[in-house]
Amino acid sequence: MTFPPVIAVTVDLVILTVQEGEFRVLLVRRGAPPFAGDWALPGGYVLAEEDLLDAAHRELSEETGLGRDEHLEQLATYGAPDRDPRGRTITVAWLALTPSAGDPTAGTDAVEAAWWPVSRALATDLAFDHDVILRDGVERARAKLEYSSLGAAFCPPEFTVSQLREVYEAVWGESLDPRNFHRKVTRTPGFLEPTEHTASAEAGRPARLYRRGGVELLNPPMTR
Amino acid sequence: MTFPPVIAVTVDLVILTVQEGEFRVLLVRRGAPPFAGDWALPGGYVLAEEDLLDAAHRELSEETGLGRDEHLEQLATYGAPDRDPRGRTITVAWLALTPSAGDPTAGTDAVEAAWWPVSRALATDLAFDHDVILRDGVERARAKLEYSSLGAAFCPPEFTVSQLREVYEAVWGESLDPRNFHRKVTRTPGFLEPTEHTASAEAGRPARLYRRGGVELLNPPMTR
DNA sequence: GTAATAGTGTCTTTCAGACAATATCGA
DNA sequence: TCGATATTGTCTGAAAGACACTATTAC
Repeated sequence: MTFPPVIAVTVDLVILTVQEGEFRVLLVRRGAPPFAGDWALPGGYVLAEEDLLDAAHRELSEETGLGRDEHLEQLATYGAPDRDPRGRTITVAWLALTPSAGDPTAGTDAVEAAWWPVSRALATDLAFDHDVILRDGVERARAKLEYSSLGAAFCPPEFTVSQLREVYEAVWGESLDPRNFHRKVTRTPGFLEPTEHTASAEAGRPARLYRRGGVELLNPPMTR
Repeated sequence: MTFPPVIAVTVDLVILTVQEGEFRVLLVRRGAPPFAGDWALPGGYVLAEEDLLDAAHRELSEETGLGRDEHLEQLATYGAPDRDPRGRTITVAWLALTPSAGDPTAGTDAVEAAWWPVSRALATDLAFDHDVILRDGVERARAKLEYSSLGAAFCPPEFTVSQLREVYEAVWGESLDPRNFHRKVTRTPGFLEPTEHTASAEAGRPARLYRRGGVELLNPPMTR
């Protein structure tokens, strides 16, 4: 018996997006045991000399081809002794918020990767303890929209107030008053930065385009 | 070279309290290398079959003799490849909030343990990356007082509104209006539960004693 | 009585919720 | 013109900041 005990370390990612007005999460179908054939969060082992954040970024780009400009924050670490049948393994889970992206690419151990509606993923048995990790990640994302300006992380670089509102509605699963929402986000200093451009109107008056402002914390917060 | 890489896992604790109107953190002086003689956060290796939360509870009771009723929550995990000169080690940091307690007991690897004023600890070079962990823990605690009822975790089972206010003032480092504070905490449903008792007056009118109410999240939050 | 702390009430400002009204586009 | 969406404005109620005032104790 060695001391300190030998423990393997992985990173797992809760990658969230809003596509077509729907709140979605990236899942991969496992190609190898354990849990072969089951859906899981993308992730993998941390390398010997690799920082945890670097490992998370590496997995993120392997699974989605996304760069380093997505929002990525540590979620929590999960380490029940029996959570991986291969042996003692703890996983550092990360939360990534990305604008609507294209099709995901299945990574090394995965046979398939797909965007799932969050509500359906939450109701599905995932591999390992990924149900719990997903639930915590979704909860964190919903809470963060309230007291930070992170809703814009789901939007492209330039976006309209309506697009941003649709993000909030998709993540929270409730509809918001367009007028009060508009007032809140445009009159909170530093939340949005107006551009010179306007969106081409599909119908009705064209909307002004905005960029993310510099403010991180909202005070007072948004209200669901 | 093995795969997955062999990584040691520790838990480290940011144990915060308020004593004599001062915001304090528990530090231990290391007795053995690395960083022998330096002050550090209490912590130690996770055992082979031990859950992370159990490891945190074990270290908490080893260092303070405190039971399982203290508030304990996961803070974050730190894993820079070179953070421990003994070899690759990641640490899962935890945040504990406790009512004013007696003298700490030095654990296994420590020669000394003491409550430090947080401001002084933040200005001191600690072992490993414990400066960063402490900063993050203090920041989390300060933020949590705003949108949760956790200030009461620093108080004994029964306490007065003034005691609670002194906790907020010590943690935030600002003075609060006693009358507005009283209104806020007593009129927020579920924050405080009145008891039949009153505190014996040191001077002036005796204050009613309260217990923690059931509410976790404050909405609207406290404001600094 | 006075000093000290506990607790209540009042006025003002800020801001969310509800929703009327106006602006600007395509067809 | 109309239909649709964007944007501004208005009224109301909740709650924070400032602070006068009352309550209850020890001395």
